[in-house]
Amino acid sequence: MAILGFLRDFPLHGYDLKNRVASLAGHVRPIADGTLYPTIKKLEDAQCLTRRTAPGSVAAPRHMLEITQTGTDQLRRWLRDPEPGFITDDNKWYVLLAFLHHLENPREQALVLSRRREFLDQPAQLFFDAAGAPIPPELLESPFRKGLMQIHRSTNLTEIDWLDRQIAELNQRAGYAVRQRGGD
Amino acid sequence: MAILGFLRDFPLHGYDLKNRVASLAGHVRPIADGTLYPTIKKLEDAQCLTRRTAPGSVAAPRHMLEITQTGTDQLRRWLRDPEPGFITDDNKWYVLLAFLHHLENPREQALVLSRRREFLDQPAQLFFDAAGAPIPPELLESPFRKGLMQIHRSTNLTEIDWLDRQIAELNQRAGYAVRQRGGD
DNA sequence: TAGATATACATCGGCTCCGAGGTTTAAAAA
DNA sequence: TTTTTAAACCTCGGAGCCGATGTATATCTA
Repeated sequence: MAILGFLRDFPLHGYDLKNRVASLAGHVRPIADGTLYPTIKKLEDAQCLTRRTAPGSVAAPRHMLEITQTGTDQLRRWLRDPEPGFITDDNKWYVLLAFLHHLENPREQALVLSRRREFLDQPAQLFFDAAGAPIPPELLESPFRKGLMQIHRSTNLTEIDWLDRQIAELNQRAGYAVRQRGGD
Repeated sequence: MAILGFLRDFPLHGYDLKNRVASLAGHVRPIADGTLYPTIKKLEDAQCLTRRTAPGSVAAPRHMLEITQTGTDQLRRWLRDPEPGFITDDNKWYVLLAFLHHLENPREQALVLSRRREFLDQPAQLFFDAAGAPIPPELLESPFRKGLMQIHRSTNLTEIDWLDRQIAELNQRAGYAVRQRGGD
């Protein structure tokens, strides 16, 4: 998804892609050569991208990669209907968010944000005692577990706040677009 | 790490472990049977845990798992000197945090927190233009990328704040312990 | 009493990804 | 001039994990 997402902005060669994916770091660990190049080949075989050999600006020749219509469609499908992990796994979610603007319909964008919003709404019960009963944060002995839950709650609230504002804005824009087209 | 970490609190059987790991969800995706049971066997072969067959409380007999001294040592090594991914990958970091109390020395605990603190200090440069120059958040066209960076900064500050307070407290406690032993 | 459900454990094929190694090309350093 | 460094690409073996599938047992439901 990150490969096609970056290529959707402008053509890039593999080495450049690698650095861009790596610098989403903190969210995504740097991608290894052994992952990147086979994946590029796979996307090429699936006609999601084309490559043109160009002279390297500094050294060895580059393979400039360009996304195709098929690739754009694939990217949009991934964004529109993301696998569960892309909603529940923070790392994956942030990747999705980084490219969600490529899904041009605001209503569809809002729908994806809503899925995340719904996920964040679930109360986090992280720790249980020997009998299986949940332990409330204030009864946790470990200050690290206490901090973990504090941070979790706080960051969740931050994101929920942003999500709600964003969803409202997107829906408003979608509604406005509908009214402009003269009807529902 | 999660398996040994949970077992360090009290003995558990595989099925129970599975649920406990799964309910760290949001941070960790539920662990699959095909992952859990081979891992348990691996830990048993490495003498990190022992199993006793006990009658199941509801149905089939259980294998009650108990951590050994070897297992405790292994867990402490993992916690004391975590692989880079456990510092930089949020999911893994939260797992580590959930069991850091098993590393009993406050100075060692503070050291681990400091590694995370140092990582969070790095300024996040997530997006670059076609020429390779970093794009400042306010110039990003995508509201999602803007939100991504906002959330990232905000949650980082929250965690940094907690880390600083926690590190200070741990170092104070370590210093107090040293003074009590009558030394340096 | 038959089937469905939940507990509890286990295996196996397949997929993804990584890390180590290797190649080519140009520029910089020795 | 030779070596080193950095850019740029590629491959292969192995590790880790998942999903499907299967087994046994006790309880709940039809």
